[in-house]
Amino acid sequence: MPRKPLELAVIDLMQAVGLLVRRVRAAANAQGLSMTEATVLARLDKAGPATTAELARAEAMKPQSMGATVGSLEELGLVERRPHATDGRQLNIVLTAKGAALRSSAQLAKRTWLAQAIAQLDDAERETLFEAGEIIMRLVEK
Amino acid sequence: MPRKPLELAVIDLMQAVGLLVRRVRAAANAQGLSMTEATVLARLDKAGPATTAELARAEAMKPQSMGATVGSLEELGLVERRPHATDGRQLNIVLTAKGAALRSSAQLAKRTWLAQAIAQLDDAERETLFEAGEIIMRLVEK
DNA sequence: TATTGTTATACTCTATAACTATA
DNA sequence: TATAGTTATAGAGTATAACAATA
Repeated sequence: MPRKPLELAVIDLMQAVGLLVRRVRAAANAQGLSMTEATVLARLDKAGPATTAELARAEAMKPQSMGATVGSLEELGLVERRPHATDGRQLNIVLTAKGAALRSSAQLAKRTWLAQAIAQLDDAERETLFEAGEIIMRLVEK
Repeated sequence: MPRKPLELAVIDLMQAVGLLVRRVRAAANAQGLSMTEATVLARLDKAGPATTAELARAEAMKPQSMGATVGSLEELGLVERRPHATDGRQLNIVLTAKGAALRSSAQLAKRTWLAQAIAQLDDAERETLFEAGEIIMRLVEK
């Protein structure tokens, strides 16, 4: 049972998400990685090389937009493009040694404000956030 | 106790937030209000007229940026600028009749994808999302 | 001098459209 | 013809800088 009317709670959540995104973006401009950049980097580490098109599908973005993200990761020296073994159209995006070095949470935390902030929460708060993330994942698929 | 390593859970949350924001933005471009627009509108309804500077402080944005948001709400006919009674520098942003008509959750839900989506969740899921929103609010204040 | 607001400019993120190369 | 990728252009959202008016 919500503590306040539904519409007000929804607005508060929107405000929180807006503040969060602006905060992460400000931190990324100053020193680190944007949310999309961090997500793509972690995905490459977890699941191995992928094409721009595959990454775009995973993030529900257009391939052209993902191309820009991959381009900025490439400028940072974190990924590189490699020709596909058999399909001449494809370019595999792979982590460089520098990109792979960011795989540990300690390294990633330095690079993203959100990871840093979440590390300071207690277990129950973290768990609530992660559950919310799972709910959002189901929500956006509809 | 998290079900997966902390760094992976953080990345999953980042991905969820990214997908959510892109989804809300796409829906807003097609028909409705952006997250910031909806938040500002609700705030004006809840707390009454405010200046651009006050709204900017509440959303942790620059006054110039909030000016753009207010401008688009004005173009939609949802708010208007009124001279302040005593301070000639200030312009109060007030809801128009059309803007005030959006105050009910039913009206707002039609205007924002997120409100519409959340209305379809069960109570426990909604509560988790709203708790996560409160945690995020505390997080961004640090 | 500080505050409110505006205008001009630019950057990030993402989209649409048009194109080339390969399958 | 379908798919992978690139380039060009545009839009939303936000920032910085410079300015005008008022306090």
